[in-house]
Amino acid sequence: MAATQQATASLPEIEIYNTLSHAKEPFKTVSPGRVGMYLCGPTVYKPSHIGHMVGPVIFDTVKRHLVYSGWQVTWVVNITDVDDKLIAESTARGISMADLAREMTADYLENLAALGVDGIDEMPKATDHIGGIIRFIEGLIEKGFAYAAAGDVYFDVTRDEDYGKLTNRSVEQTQGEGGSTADRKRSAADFALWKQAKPGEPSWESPWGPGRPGWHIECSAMSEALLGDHFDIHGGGLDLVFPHHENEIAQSESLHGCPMASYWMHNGLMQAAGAAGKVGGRPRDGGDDAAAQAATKISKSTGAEPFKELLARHRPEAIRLLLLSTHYRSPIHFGEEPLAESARALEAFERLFARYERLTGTSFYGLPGRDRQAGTAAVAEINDSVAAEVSRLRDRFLEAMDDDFNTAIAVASLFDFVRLVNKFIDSHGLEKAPQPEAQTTLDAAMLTLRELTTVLGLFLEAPAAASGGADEALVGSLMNLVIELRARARKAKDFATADLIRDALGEAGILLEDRPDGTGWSQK
RNA sequence: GGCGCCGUAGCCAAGUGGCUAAGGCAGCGGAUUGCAAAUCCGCCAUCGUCGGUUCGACUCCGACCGGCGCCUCCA
Repeated sequence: MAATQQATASLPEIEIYNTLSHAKEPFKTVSPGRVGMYLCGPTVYKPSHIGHMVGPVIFDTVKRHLVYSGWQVTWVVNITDVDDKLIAESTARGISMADLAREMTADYLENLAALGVDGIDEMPKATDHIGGIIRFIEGLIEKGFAYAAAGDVYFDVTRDEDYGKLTNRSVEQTQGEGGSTADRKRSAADFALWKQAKPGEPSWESPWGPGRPGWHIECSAMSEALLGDHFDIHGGGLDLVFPHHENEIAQSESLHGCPMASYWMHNGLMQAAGAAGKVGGRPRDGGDDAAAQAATKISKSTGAEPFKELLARHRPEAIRLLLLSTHYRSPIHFGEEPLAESARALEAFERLFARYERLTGTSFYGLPGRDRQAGTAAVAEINDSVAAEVSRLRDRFLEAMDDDFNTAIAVASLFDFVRLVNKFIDSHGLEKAPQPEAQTTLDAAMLTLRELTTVLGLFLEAPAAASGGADEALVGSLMNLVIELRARARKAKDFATADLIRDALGEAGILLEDRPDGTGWSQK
């Protein structure tokens, strides 16, 4: 008891923007010190594209910050592995739906791993929860919120007084045409909880005959199973707010009689500049050329390329940095140019890491992480004039993260941090001669940078070596020879030769840098 | 038509009723360097338009213009 209180008391105060209230709210968990977090995952019928990665990276960062700050977090991301699109795609490819789902789930997981998303605790599959889904639907029917109709089951939107509260719509405003099953629905806005199987489709037995679950019910049933009736954070892309999350709320709160999630967090969508034509949305006035040039959301309909192909051209670190450079609720402008820019920005960090390793022999990537309390204690121990600056930048970072996970400011403070450390190295002349005291401070600063970059999930692993194998050693010794020859030329003031060597290497993609402690080279 | 979001420097992107309007990329000047590269220092925006509220607004309100999302599968 005392221990729990103490643990809770040390938790920082943070604020989270809640789509439900359209405002930032102080973060209060359902149970002290613990967080249950649910993110709507992919429908695994095609390789994932960049749009599928936004939510996972954002919520991975959310989890990292919460865990770092002292909470115990359980993060669930569901896998939709039964659905019209899966049926269609597996039929087209002549494989089973289960095989298709397995293949695409593996693809998804590999992409997440590349981006450093490693905090997911549970990835429930809809097909593993059919029993729970059926019980959930039965409960809704018993309570009068749902009805069976010709082998289907629908949620009766008119029975739910709150319906539309997430998106501020009335039932009338949500009326579509009701789709192909309009004749079975009481209201056009009713949505399917259970769909009767057509001949040849994968199906499960149920009280209403063979069929499969609707899309919305999966998330209600799986979050209930893994996080309980009332959990803390429910996340997803802004495009899921309606109807998906609205319907989840309708289902779960109608059955349980309590809030489903305390905080509804929605991330902005990827935008591709210059994409032609409008994709989503109903056409407004006539067509117009101006709109055709505007940025549009990246989605499957725009033919977004598989994420794997993107990874072949861009480092995952640059992609993650780009995602975190924009506030999570804003749209992210995405494309080759922003990505290239992000990669260039990344290099400032990596040059500092390389510099640090040259000076101390310590790899930044090998530095130990630490939690928030330990970090605060460690920073207080720094005994140098830069201590105040280190502490200030760290505070700025943490305040930003506490304020609705403002990663853009957090990243900005990290760039300031890099400058601070470089300046420290410069002003102490550490590259000219070692200085034990200054080096202790340098270590402390780098440990702090390690602490903070880990919260963002950045620089988790050293970049893979450009070329592997036996060639590497050979190139290394050749480079040593060339650099030695050039050093002799420079000593002899034969700058023409020295520059010839440097220029030629430059054309070969090798960059030379003359530093106080010698010449270094890197591959461009 | 309904619901919601946005419009900040060449580009990307934070943010605040009054204090220097973050940071990145690009650019310019300087220190450093044999020259470069890297690093450091400095410079580079009055916040879509028009009105209103206020002692004071980029920040609140209104109108307008422009863009985006959702209302159909979508992260």
